[in-house]
Amino acid sequence: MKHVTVYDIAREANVSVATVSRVLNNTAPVKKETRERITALIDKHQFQPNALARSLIRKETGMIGFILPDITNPFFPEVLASFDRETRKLGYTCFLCDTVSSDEETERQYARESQYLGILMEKQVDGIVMIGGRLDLSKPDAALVREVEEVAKRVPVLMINGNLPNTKIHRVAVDQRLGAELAAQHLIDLGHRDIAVIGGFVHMSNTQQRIQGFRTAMRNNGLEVRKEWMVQGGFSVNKGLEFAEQVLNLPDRPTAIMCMNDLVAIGALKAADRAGLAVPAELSIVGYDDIPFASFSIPELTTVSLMANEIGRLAAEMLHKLIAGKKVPSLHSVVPELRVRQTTAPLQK
Amino acid sequence: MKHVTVYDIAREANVSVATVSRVLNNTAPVKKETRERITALIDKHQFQPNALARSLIRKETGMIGFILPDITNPFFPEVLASFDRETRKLGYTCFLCDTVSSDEETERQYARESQYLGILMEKQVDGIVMIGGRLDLSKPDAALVREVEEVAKRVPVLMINGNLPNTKIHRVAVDQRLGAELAAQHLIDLGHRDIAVIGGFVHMSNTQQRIQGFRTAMRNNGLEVRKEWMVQGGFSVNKGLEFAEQVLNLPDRPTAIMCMNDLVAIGALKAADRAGLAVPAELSIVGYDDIPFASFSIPELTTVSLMANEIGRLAAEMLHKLIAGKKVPSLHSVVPELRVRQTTAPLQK
DNA sequence: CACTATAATGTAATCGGTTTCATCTCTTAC
DNA sequence: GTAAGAGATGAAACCGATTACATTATAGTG
Repeated sequence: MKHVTVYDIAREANVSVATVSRVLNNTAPVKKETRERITALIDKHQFQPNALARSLIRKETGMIGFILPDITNPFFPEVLASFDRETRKLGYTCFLCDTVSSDEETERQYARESQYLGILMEKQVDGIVMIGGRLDLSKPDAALVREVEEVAKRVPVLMINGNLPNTKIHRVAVDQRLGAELAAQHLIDLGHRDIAVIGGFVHMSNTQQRIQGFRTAMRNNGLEVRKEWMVQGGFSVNKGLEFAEQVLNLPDRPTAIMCMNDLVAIGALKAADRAGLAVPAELSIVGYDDIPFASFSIPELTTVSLMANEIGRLAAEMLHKLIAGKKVPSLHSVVPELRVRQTTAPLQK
Repeated sequence: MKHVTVYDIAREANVSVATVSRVLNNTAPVKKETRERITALIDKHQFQPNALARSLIRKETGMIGFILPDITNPFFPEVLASFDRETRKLGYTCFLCDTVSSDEETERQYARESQYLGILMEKQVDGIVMIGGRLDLSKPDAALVREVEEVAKRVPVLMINGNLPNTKIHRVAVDQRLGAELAAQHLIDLGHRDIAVIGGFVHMSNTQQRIQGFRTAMRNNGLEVRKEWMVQGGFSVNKGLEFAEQVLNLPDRPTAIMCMNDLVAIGALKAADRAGLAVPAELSIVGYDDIPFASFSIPELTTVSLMANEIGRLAAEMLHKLIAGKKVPSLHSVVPELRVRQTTAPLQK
């Protein structure tokens, strides 16, 4: 029951290990007869070369580390899937590095990201992708950034969507500002002037950027941003429900709500339902992210796509180039798309 | 910029590599002074031992392969996350092995599972978890089963939820039959007698088992199963919509619909909406799976939990025991729970 | 003080492959 | 007939750790 090795094969085939290795990798001509003898033995013993030993000398492992904050958030599987699909064509396998677990305090998150970087380095991965988490804050963790830069010197690192202004780390990112601007402009085009913005965390860069985009659109149209209609502090359905109820209970209520993500938008849908407001007839709602569920809700959610597939695909493409030692631009920007569905409608006078 | 090794550290510290290894692993006493000299150098060079080399000789890699059919299906991230959470406490890292991509034909799926088994063996993972896919069919792929059994001889393998009657492979699985029975009984208790069952694939074991559970409940209550109300053939929202419309358009329409998963149930909700039927007042709907979104829909979906967290946790526990060489029961059955929410109500006469 | 147990360290084998270099045989060309 | 080039193979070094075994220094004991 012992594991069979090249030596076992070599001995039984009456050749040297070098020859076995040659048929394994097609790296040099081997006499047809010898090759057949060897492959027969390989089949017979179901021999599989030990990837550890191979990687040790080849200095490439075919492994890529994918660090993400929470696999349970439907956005991440989406980009991971598309990344993995591309990446596996070239023979890579991904390590999943999930940095938060819902049941743990956030303060351990940094340690987790840092810890994973260490593990991935030890395991000699060929490349690392990082998305979200501590690097997505409006003030990204300086120590972590420094660490990532240090890691990037030794192995190709690709950031997705992070907020890293003064750094040489390669990135692919959607233009969040533009996405929010598109959403806001859409509402404005429908005649809305009283627009609330709910959800998100002001200390997170994505929220900040989206709010900036919103403000830009408002300014471009000469509209005023009312601060009692800006309610931030969470990304969940329940928070969305809470925030939406808050703005809908104001004496002066908005006619449209722009949500910082789809979960919040779903919460807002709930709030509208509870308040007896018809969507989109009496209240327009737009989400952000275009999670798979966005097109399943009733009514179907108008939202801004995070371009998960495109991001994953591009990330794979860039990382492979980096691994191959090719030059790549340090930032690849992806243009978001507005998905107009059923939760937005022209303002009714 | 060359990678530093134990030899570099040893040379610079004027000791042998053995001593360096000792401080690295705390495997034998080292003079305090020497230890400090070495750790200082380790810090200085940010030395990290090469896990490949270590694993090669230790014969353990701290890597676990997790084979699943589609990370985009929200159930899988859920169990993966809880599995990973447990497993990482013990120093393991998971390979993600996603066997299908939406854009590829199903016939390549078996090759993918088989291919991943090969890759994982080569990479010398300490254990493998398999969930769904080709092993979840009512007639599981015999060749694959044989292959899995072969693999299981060399490395601990744990199945989640598969359908493997005559095999010694260790499994943790929810009792699907019981879950469906709970759901059906719930509807019956509410006074429903005319119950449709939509969604699923009859060639998949989970669908088969759930339908069995449904029949059991009906039989126990002396109710009749009407075959025009049994519509199978898909697991998606759109299919659910289609199937629900089909049964709702029958001259003799059911008062409750039991769906083979939550996506189908969401489709059914849509169908009810289009047909102008109030849920749950005029139509009760129950789903299956309890995906995260189930509690976000409006109204919130009554459904059967797949116990993703519990499954993941248990799988981790069992696999660790297997890796440690301990005896474990070959099947650990998990009892499903009915989550009663807002889409079911007493039958209105 | 001699003797033994333990601490501290070094030497070299080992894990299982790949790869360089050397050797030998066999064509093919001139 | 011999030199050159390609084909086929083997011996041994190597990747970077761990560890069995050997050796020396130190401490403790009677």
